[in-house]
Amino acid sequence: MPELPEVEVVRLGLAEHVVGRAFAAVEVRHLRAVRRHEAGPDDLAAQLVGATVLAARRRGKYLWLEVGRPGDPDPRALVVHLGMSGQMLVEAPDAPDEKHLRIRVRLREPDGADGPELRFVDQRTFGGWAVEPQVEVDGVALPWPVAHIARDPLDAAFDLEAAVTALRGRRTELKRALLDQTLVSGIGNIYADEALWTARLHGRRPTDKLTRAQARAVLEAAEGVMRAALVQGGTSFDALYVNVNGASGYFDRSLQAYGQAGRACSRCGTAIVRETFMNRGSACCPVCQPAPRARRR
DNA sequence: TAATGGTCCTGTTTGC
DNA sequence: TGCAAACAGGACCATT
Repeated sequence: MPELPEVEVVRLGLAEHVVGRAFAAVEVRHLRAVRRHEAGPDDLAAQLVGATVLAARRRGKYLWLEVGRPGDPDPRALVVHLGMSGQMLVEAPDAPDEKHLRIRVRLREPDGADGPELRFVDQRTFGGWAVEPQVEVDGVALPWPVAHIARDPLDAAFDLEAAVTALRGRRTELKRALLDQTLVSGIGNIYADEALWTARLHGRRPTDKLTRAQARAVLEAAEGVMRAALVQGGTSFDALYVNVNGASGYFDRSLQAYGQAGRACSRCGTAIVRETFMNRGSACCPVCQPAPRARRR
């Protein structure tokens, strides 16, 4: 599943292979892929064709391409969310269509020559594209659908102490808060479990009972595990294929909790247990991460 | 207002 | 062996 590190790898690939090129044609092959673009697929295509990709940006798990004319003071944003299975591929036009190809873009080179294709492939169709205006939030231009998303831990302007305060100000369970993109963005189910394991905290701990040190520890752990994943994921994409599949080698080698149910905790040897939480799987060490005694609700 | 639980999707895995 | 049910989960939305 693409979480922040995977999305950043995609952004890097798009910055290298798509920025500077223009949209020559857009073909929407699955309506659900543009469901968040309220004006519909024809409008989406009309807004993109002829525009140049000026930049590739990201906040949390949201990715967007700034599109407009070069020097445009107020470019629009092509907002891309990969959902659970989305991929952004840059390929030769004669490459065979993927089974789950949802949107095809023919790119044009700055000199007018035909360029490669940009393809949005998405098996489960949780992802999608939308063209949106940008608004200013905290002095930064953000596409409208991203305006409510908090800064992520890899953002240069991320304020850890403010995030600690905000986390402790919630009255909910810790894992739910970590997954709340309006509090801290970029953390999904996998990295939440990893961060909780690293900080030795159980996901059901009430946020308002955490010490500042505990809240800081889990947020720093989230940052650390995502940086480590980015280092590994960032090394694995090749020139023309902007892979994006989340399933980087990181998952196999370095996970301590997620997907490790039944295996020994690398700290204490106790078997990792799997629980259901928020209709999702959660994995933790029952010894290193004791569950809170009483649960209100 | 904030918290919470259900829902959308489809390929894969599990279980009878 | 074959089929059905369970599972995966980020974001959104209605409800409390």
